[in-house]
Amino acid sequence: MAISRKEEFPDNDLKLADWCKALSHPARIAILRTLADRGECICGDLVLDLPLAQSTVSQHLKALKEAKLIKGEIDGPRSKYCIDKKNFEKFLKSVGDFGIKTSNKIKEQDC
Amino acid sequence: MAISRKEEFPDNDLKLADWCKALSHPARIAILRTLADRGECICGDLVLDLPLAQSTVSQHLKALKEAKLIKGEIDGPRSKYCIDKKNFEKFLKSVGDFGIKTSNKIKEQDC
DNA sequence: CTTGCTTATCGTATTATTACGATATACGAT
DNA sequence: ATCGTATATCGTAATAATACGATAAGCAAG
Repeated sequence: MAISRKEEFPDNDLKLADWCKALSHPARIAILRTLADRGECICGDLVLDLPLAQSTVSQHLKALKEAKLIKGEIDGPRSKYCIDKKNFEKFLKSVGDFGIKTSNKIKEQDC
Repeated sequence: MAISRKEEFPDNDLKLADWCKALSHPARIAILRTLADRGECICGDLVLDLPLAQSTVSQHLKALKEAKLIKGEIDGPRSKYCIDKKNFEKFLKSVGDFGIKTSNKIKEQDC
C-alpha cells in the first residue's frame, strides 16, 4: 500500500472509518450479534458458532476489543466478552449523524 | 489469508460487513461527506480535496460504486458522482436495526 | 485531426488482513 | 505437582487493500 496517508484525514473521519473497519468482516458482525443476543459470551461458545478456528476467532475478538466495541474480562480459565455499550452507542450515533446530514441534503436524487 | 471463509456466513452479515468495508477508509468517508454537502461532484474536485493522487481517488470511487453507496455518470469529459440515496439508506437502516436490537437487549452493562 | 483536459485502468511495490497450526500461558481439579 | 481445559499469541502463508506513476480512452475545442 506504499505509504499510508490516513493521518492526513480529520479525526472524525478516521474514527468512523476505524469503527467501520472493525465491522468489515462478517465474523465480527456475527460476534456482535451473538453478544447482543446473549448479553455476554465466553470465547469457546463463539468458536462453536463460527466456521473458524479458535485462534482466528481470538484474533477477531482482539480486533473488536481494540476498536473498543467489546470488552473482555477473565473468568477463571475462560474469557468472557460483552459489548462495550458506551462506545458502541457512540459508533451508532456517529453513523446516525452521518446519515441525517446526508439524507437531509439529498431530498431528490441528483444523478 | 489462506482461504476465505466469508461465504459461510449469513447474507445479512455479509451485506452489512461489505458496506462497512466500503466505509473503512477515511478517504471514502470524506468522499461521502463531500457528496452529501454538495449533492454531486466531479472526480477532479474530489481529487483537489483529498491528499491523494488522482488514480487513488478513482480507485476509492470505484470501491464506493461497487458497494452501491454512490452512483456515477459521465458528463462530457468528466465523471459526476452522487450518493446512491436508496442504497445508502438501506445501509443506514441495517446499522440502525443492528443498533436497536443491541441496545434493547443490553439494558445494563453485563461486564 | 490534433491538442489539451479529465478520468479510468494497468502495472507494481508496499503493507495489512485473514486464516491456520503450534505453542505458551493460565487456571481448576485431581 | 500434574493433567486437562480454555484462551492468547507466535509464526507463517495466502490474499486483499492502498498508493502511485504511467498510460489509455474519451470528449471538447480549435
